[in-house]
Amino acid sequence: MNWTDERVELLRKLWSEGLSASQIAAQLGGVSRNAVIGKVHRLKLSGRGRATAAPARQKKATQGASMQKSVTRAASATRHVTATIGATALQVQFDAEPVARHYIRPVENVVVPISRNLQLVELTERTCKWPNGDPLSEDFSFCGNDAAETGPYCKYHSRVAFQPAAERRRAR
DNA sequence: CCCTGATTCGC
DNA sequence: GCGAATCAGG
Repeated sequence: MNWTDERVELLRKLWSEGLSASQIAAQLGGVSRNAVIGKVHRLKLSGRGRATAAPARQKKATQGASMQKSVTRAASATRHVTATIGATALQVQFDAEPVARHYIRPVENVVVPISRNLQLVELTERTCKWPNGDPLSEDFSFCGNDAAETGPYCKYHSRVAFQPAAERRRAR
């Protein structure tokens, strides 16, 4: 994949909107998040809001010696509107019911965990693929909570999708 | 372990 | 210029 004008333009747009490099890579397609980050730097449009501080690292290269770059990132944040959009920040924790002793309540009465409402391109092998809303609607999304490696859904949606026969009978 | 961005350097 | 490898941090 080469960086056409359109692709660069889209990159600029998405980056300015605060999407993460991996999300942008997913939408562009054909490139890794590293490629996106590399391009962002070459375009000199890094540092937006303040996702991760730049501690100016120096580890590799034992030779070289004359590595200048003493420029301090003088960009004093006039404002940091960026609210971390990363998956980590939005992740929701919820515990499975401690094995109900009496009878399992009907699914309709179970508290539904907050979904991350991810778009199709944002799903990974570990995100819950339970659909939310109308697939034909603009705001259609997927649950997106952690789905472990045991299945396509998070704990909650797994219980909804794979109810034991006995449980379904009771809820009926 | 999942993720984030930053940097280096061989190509 | 490009981006994998690597680093640093959450």
